[in-house]
Amino acid sequence: MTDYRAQCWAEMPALITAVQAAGDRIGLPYVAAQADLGDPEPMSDADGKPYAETSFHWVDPDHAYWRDRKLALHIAFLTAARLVAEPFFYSDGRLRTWRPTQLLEAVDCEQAKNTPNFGEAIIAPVHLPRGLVGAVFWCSREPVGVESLFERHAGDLHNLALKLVATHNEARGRPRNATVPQTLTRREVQCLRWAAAGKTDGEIGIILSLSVSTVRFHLRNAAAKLGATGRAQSIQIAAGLGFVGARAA
Amino acid sequence: MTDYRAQCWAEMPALITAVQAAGDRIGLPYVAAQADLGDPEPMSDADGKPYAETSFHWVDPDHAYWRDRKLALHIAFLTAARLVAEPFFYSDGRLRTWRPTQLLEAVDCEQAKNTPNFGEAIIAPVHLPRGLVGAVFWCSREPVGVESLFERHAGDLHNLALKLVATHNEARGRPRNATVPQTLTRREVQCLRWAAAGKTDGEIGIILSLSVSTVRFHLRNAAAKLGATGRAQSIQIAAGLGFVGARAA
DNA sequence: CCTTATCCTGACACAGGTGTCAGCTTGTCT
DNA sequence: AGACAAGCTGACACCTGTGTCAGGATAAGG
Repeated sequence: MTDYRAQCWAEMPALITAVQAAGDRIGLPYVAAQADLGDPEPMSDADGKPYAETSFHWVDPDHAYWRDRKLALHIAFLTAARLVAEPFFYSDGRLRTWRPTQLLEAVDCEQAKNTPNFGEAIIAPVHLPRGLVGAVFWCSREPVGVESLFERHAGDLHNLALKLVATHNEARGRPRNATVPQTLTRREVQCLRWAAAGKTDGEIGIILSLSVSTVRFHLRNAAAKLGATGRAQSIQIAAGLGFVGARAA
Repeated sequence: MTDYRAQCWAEMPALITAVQAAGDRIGLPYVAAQADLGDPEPMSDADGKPYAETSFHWVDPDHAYWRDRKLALHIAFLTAARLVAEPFFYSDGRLRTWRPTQLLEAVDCEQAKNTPNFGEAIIAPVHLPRGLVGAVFWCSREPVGVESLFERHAGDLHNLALKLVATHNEARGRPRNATVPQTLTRREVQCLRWAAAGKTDGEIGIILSLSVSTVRFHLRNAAAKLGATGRAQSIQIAAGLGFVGARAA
C-alpha cells in the first residue's frame, strides 16, 4: 500500500465521524454510504468491516440494508443518485432539489412510499472521474421538515459526501487506471467522439473526409494513449474523462 | 424549450453573478467557466453570448482564452479537472488539494509556470452523470495566499460551480439522453461490466458459465434499455451512470 | 539537415459483433 | 391455471473491428 493510500485511510475515521455527526446535528441521524454504486457492498474500513456496522446508525439496526435488494436504498434513491450530481431530498413521496428538475420527478418512488418506518432523507450523490458513482444518505424515521434542512445544509453535506467517497475510493486504489493519460490530438478526440456517438469507422471517415484507415489509425493511437483494450474501452475511458461531452462530435 | 429549461435559464444570471462575486470577494477575481470540457466553446447565455465576454473578468480581457490552445486553461488545469472531482488549487507551480493526491502532483504544470501575469488559482471541477465534465476557475495575477483561501472557501466555491455547471447543462438540454432508464437485471449488469473490462462475448460466457448466445442476449437487452446503439455505447452509458464502477465485474 | 509529431492511406486475414430468426425452463404473482 | 419476467440456448448471414504489415506528406523544433 502506497503512502498516498495510507494517508487516505488515515483520513477516513474523521470523515466518517463527521458524516454521522452532521446527520445527528440536523435531525437525519440514519446514515448510509456507498463508495461505488457498481459494487453492492457497503463502504468498509481498511479491514473490510462495513462502516454500516461499526460507525453509522441505520433506521433498522438489525437490518443489513445492503443485503435487501428491495429496500428504498436500492431503487429510487440509487436510481436518482446515478442520474443527477446535485444533492436532493426525499419527502412527501417524491424527490426534489433546490430547483425543479425533470429527472428527479420522473424517478418512481412508490417503493419508498411503501417502506414502513421511513420518513425523509437528504441524498448527496458523488460523481467521480471514470464513471465512479457513490452516494451518502441521511435519513429519518419521521418527517422532520427536510426541505428547510436541505436549504441550510445541503452544500455542506454534499462537500462531506464528496470528500468521503473520493477519499475512500482513493484509499482502496480505485479506479485502478487512475493515471494521467497522454494528451490526445485533435483528430484523436474527433474520431473518439464520433465513435462514441455510435458511428462505424466508415461513417466517421465520411463525416470527417478521411479514409477508413486513417480513422482506424487515430482510434488505435487514442486507445493506446488511454490504456484501452478495444474500441469500447477507448470510448468508455474517454467519456469518463469528459472528452466526449454532451453533443455528438 | 420546455418549462424546465426556461427555469434553468432563469437561474443563470444569479448563478453567474454569484460566481464572479465570490471570486471578487476572496481575491481571485479572474473567472472562467466551462460547462463541457468536451466542447471548446465557453459557457454562454441563451443567446449564445459567452459569459466570458458579458459577465466574467479575465486576466487578460482582450485575450479570448478559449481560442488559445496553449493557455494554461487548456492544459494542466483542464487535465486535472478531468482526473479529480474535488476542488484543487494552483500555487508555486503545482496543483494540490486538501490532502496529498498522487494524480494532481503528476499533472505537468510547466506551461502554467511559464505563463506571464498569472498568479494562483482555485479550480472546482464538476463531474456530472453520463460523462459530462465541467469546471470553474477563479484566478489571480499575483500570489494571494491561495492555500488558506482554499481551506476557507473551497466548499462553497465547489457548490457554486456544481450548481452553475449542472444548471447550464440542463438549460441547454444536455445530455440529450437524460432520461430515467429502465431497470437493468442482475445478469444484464454483470455482462455489461465484463464487457466494459474488455472481454469478448465468448470470454464473458466462460467467466459466467453461460453460452455466447446468452451473453449476447443480455447485452442486447441492456443496450435496448439504455437506448444504446451497439456495444460501445452500451458500455459508455452504463459506465456513465455508475453501473460499471471501479472493479472488473 | 535531422528528428519528431501529427496526419494521412492501403492491404489482408481473422476474430468479434450485429441482426434476425427460432426455441426452452423456472419462479413469481394474480 | 395463466401471465409475465428473467434467464437460458442455438443457427446463420453479414458487417465491423482487430492485428499486423506496409507506405507517404507536412510542419515544427533543435
